[in-house]
Amino acid sequence: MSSARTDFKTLLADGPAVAPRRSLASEAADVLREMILLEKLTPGLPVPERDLAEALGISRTPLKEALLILKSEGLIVHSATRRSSVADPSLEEVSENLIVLGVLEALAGELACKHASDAEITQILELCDRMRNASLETDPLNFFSWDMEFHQSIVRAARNTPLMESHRVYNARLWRARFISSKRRTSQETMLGHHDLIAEALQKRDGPEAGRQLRRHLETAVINITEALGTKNQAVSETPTNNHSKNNLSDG
Amino acid sequence: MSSARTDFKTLLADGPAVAPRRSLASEAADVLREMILLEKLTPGLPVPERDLAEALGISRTPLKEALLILKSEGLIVHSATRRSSVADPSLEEVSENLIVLGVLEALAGELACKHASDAEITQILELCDRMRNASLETDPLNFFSWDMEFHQSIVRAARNTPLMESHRVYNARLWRARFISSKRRTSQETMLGHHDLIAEALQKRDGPEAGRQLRRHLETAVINITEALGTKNQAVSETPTNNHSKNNLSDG
DNA sequence: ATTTGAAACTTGGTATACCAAATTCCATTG
DNA sequence: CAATGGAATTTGGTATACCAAGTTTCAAAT
Repeated sequence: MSSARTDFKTLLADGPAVAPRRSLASEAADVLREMILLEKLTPGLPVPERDLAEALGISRTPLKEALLILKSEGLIVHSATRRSSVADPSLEEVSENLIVLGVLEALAGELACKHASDAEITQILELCDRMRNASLETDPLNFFSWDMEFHQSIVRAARNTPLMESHRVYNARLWRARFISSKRRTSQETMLGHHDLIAEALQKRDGPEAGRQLRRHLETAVINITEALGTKNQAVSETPTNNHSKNNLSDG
Repeated sequence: MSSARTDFKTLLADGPAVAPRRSLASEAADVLREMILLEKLTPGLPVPERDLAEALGISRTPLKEALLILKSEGLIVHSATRRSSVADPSLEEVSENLIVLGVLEALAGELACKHASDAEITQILELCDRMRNASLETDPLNFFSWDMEFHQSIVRAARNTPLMESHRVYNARLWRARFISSKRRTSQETMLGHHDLIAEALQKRDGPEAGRQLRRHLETAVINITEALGTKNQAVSETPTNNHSKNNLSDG
């Protein structure tokens, strides 16, 4: 007879057995997040709790929670009087966020060189190839999702949970801006070059170099996005009136 | 007669005139955050919504929101069955967070060299002096709060809102661990040395150097905290039983 | 003595009602 | 006709009730 029981905890250590029950709040947050990223909900749009709750077929309680989640991600903002609306970051806010994302990804690159499995690095290299080969005929959204996957893979390989979480949040905040920028032909060309340098550093497991290249890559993104969105605003910047709409991405 | 009205927006540009109305939720979040940091609510403690709401004299609705805020800050965690409890991070989780905080502060240092006013840098230098002179007779909590102020000043001077927000969150998560570590004599000595190097780089406005020193400073903190908390756990680490309590800070 | 499982209890999720603050509308006023 | 200000409406904050899922208790069974 067995005096000790089977240790199922150890036995099932990998792969969560059953999906955790999801709440209406987190499901609503997912739906809304996607709608915001795809601009079904346009930046600046006011979001009255009652209307949105009714539209989603839920009550205000879980919707409120969903809005709070999205607020912590920076996709929803609250006015001084608590009314919520879809975030509409200024060009300056976007670039502030990109700078932070830059050092997060740089760290991810460094750590990935230490902790990534060979298989993971191979996958990242393959992703690089796929992007280079498919750059012209692929539809922008698809191409962009590969780009996102490229960066996410590196962060995942870094084996640092809070880093992954912060990266997810900053990425969501910047999704629209990066998508807009990624459509430009010139962006794509330089991007592919950067990716190769990053992948090369990963393959050599040269952490500092991977970090440098990733940070440079994101710094280029700041410039790209500024060019893609800031040109027409330069024209008005000569007349500093009491214009309080501060060069938002949604101005176009 | 004046055909144009007074532009009050510009007139009152600095200093928000009236404090924004605060909700029970955010007040509760503040109270709870302080209680957690001061360990009036000990790590791992289950936090049933009803009890806590009653204790605070509010209903579950705003309390729930407060818990959600603290969850997004990493001070409250939710079990698979949604029950909330005070976060009790493992040593590994703390060090993962410290590593991220390291690059955030490094970035802050770099940016501060660019954007800080001379007055701000002077204040930081003064803070350094005060800490060096008062190190022995001052009570630990006071000394620690100066240390926090030192780091926060640098981040504030960086003029990057999302960086400030992320720094605030990581700092709150790591508050306990850093406080525990800051009590050690050896930590204090090396810390003062680092602070001088950082302050010096700021004064020279040598961004890269400030960044390097800040990151090194935080990397030392990882070691310090590991030593301060990990020693006794080394003893048991020889016997890898099915012990699922993974070297938490609260094990002492 | 250990296991089992149903009943009692606890806990978080959700819907709803009500209130105060904010906003909008509109008639009145200068 | 623009400005004013108060009424009507909209909106978010909070309390509460109810339910389903989770947990504990404890007595019966092996």
